[in-house]
Formats: sequence, structure tokens, C-alpha cells
Amino acid sequence: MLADKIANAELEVMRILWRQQEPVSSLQLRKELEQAKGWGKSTVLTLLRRLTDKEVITAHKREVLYYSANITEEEYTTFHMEEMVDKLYQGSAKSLVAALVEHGKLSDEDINELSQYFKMEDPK
Amino acid sequence: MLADKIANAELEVMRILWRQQEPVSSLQLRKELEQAKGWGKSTVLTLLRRLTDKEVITAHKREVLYYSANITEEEYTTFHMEEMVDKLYQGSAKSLVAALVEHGKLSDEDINELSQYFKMEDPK
DNA sequence: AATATCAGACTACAATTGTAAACCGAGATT
DNA sequence: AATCTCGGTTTACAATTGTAGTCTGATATT
Repeated sequence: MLADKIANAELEVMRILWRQQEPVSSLQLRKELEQAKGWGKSTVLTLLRRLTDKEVITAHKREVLYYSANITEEEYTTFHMEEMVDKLYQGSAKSLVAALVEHGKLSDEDINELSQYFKMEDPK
Repeated sequence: MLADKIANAELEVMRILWRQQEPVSSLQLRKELEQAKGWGKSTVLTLLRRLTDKEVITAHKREVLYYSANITEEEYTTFHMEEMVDKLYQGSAKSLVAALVEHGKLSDEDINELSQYFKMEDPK
């Protein structure tokens, strides 16, 4: 519902939550993000608050706060993919794929695998 | 060079410039954008100034100012596509295409056409 | 010449974002 | 009891963005 607008920095937080199935404690989030991104404690907590405000995540109180995502990574990803297809390729996913091929972003193997994949799809 | 960060509103301006081959006058840009987006004169001129500052477009003085893009739409599109593949699919264009298929964003026809297209690619 | 018009420059201002310092209250330590 | 620690909250602050009002100088009009 609320893939509203997740800022880039906020997305880093989401990534960690998505990689976990269970709620993640503020402590762990801080540890990972201070490590990975060099962010200070306040920075991480601010991002968590903003995400909570946006209702993208929910906080559960225990000894410390635990956070869990309200949207799955796939929901978010899909949402943005569509946005980009609309924005950059006027809604034509085909154009996007064609452009990927043009620019050599798909290797021969990729194309082979995808061809196979295509055949299996749409069993209609 | 400078696909730096084109804001969404600025992108609307770029679209018009890209659809034209020749430089476009401020007057025409204003007319089209006031029409299409309901923006006021100052808004359009501000966007033009910001794009000029970012060196994404160049202004040429005549009777009025004429603007032309410094990057092509394709350059911009490619840039952002890559960004998204990295950001959402850890650099795997294949995953992106697979997701498009999963989500039914590619019709049977699309897939057929693309299969053909694939075969013709990579003549290596 | 006096004045109206209008393109373009300058200024504005709230919302969002990246990044964090300051502070506060409860539990741990002396 | 006094103090230290440390999660969590509040406040901060510059940059970017969306959106535009105001000012200025040149050209057009009377």
C-alpha cells in the first residue's frame, strides 16, 4: 500500500529488514549500518523514525525496539520497476528489454536462459 | 557526462527538448509546459535555469533564449536503467527481465518478438 | 518622451533528504 | 544516593525540489 517514497538512505535500512524474516532490533540495525555505511547512531534512528512515520515499517517494543517491514521487497521492486517502465519507456516493458539487449546488458547465456524461461511462461 | 540528477519536473522540460532536434525557444517551452503541466512562466524559467546550471542543457541567445540538450534521451535512459538494475536487481538485468515476465508485463507477442530479436543479437 | 509589456534574473518558501548533535529518562555501576 | 551509559526523541541544518512572486531592463506603443 505504502511504497510511497522511500528515500535512498532509507532503502538501505529496508534492505536489512528484507534480508531478515523476523523483526530486527534497533541494535542490530545500528550495528550493521554503522558498519556498512559508516552512519552514526542518530542517523540510523532518524531513518527508522522516518520509515515508521511513513508507515513503511512498524516498531514493536521489547527490551529495545524491534522493526519489521510492512511491504515486501518484491512489492517495492515491482512498484518501482513499473514506475521506471512508465517513466523511461512509456509503459513498454518490451522496449526496456530491447534496450537492455542493445546495450549488451544481457549476455548470451542470459538470453538463452530467458528464451527457455519464456517458453515455459503463459501456459494459457 | 552529466546525467547528474535530473529532477522529475526538469525531466518534463527535457522531454520537449528531446522530441525536437533543433534548439527550442523559451517561448515555445513555456507555451507547451504551461499547457501540458499548468506551470506558470516563472516555474518554467526556473527549471530552465536549473538545468542550465547543471549543464544538462545549453542556452543560446537570439531574440529570446533557445535551449538545446547536452545529453540525448538515450544516454539518460540508459544511465537510469543501469542505475535501477543495480539498485533493485543487484546488477542482474536477467533478474529484471524475469521479474517482468513473472508480473505479466510482457505479453505473448512481446515475448515472441523478443525471442526473435534475441536470435539476431550477438552475432559474435 | 512617457509608458506599457514582457523575457529573463533574482528571491522565496515549504517539503524532503542526508546527516547528525543535543537532550532525556531508565537501568547499571560505584 | 550519585553518577554513568545508552536507547530513543527532539531539534538542526544544508541541499534539492516543486512551485512561483517580484524586480529589472529592453523593446513596443501612444
